[in-house]
Amino acid sequence: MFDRLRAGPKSVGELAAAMPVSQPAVSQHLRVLRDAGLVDVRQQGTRRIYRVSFAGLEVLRAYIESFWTDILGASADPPNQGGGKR
Amino acid sequence: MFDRLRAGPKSVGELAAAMPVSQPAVSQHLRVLRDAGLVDVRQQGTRRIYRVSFAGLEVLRAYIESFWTDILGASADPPNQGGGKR
DNA sequence: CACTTATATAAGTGATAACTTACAGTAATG
DNA sequence: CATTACTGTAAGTTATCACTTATATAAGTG
Repeated sequence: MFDRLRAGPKSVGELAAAMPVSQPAVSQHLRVLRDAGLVDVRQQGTRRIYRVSFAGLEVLRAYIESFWTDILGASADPPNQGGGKR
Repeated sequence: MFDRLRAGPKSVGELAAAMPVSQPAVSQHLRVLRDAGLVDVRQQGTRRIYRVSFAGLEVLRAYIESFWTDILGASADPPNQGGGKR
């Protein structure tokens, strides 16, 4: 669902049409994402346009990012780590 | 649970002692994280030391990161976005 | 203001998750 | 090799999720 909004803002109807579930199911899902701060809503006439929230995405990104620093400092014995990227 | 490993590698017993659930519950949770590639295990004597997987974390990070680029290019009408960071 | 369009909410239901206790397996230790 | 320490697996139960249909709400339209 979240991934559907990757291509850009969409209305509930558009999302529901592109998925194998009912419209209420989509609304409920969006409600959770909105409560989590991951999507924003905008009213356009009778429709509601949803899109990924930059702010929410930033929170996620910052969380992941903070792990790198913590982990890098904490585990000082790598026996089986994969590619040491970054 | 995942956050507990932020401070560094821990054994199952250590994790269980620090949480309000049973040891099997912790083992099961770790199993899920391991299947998801988010943690690595290392055997040390009779204990099993778990820690956050760099590789798994990188996958997560890359996913989030790919959103930025997609979203930035897709949504060209920001009416209520928060801090326009990065 | 009746009617349509678009979406949210309510209530109920089957599937799934998350936990429990009991137990099996494996490594250290004497 | 018997015993202890530590962890994973099995089986069962309860809470939670994700969905459905039905209905309420709100905005546009003539």
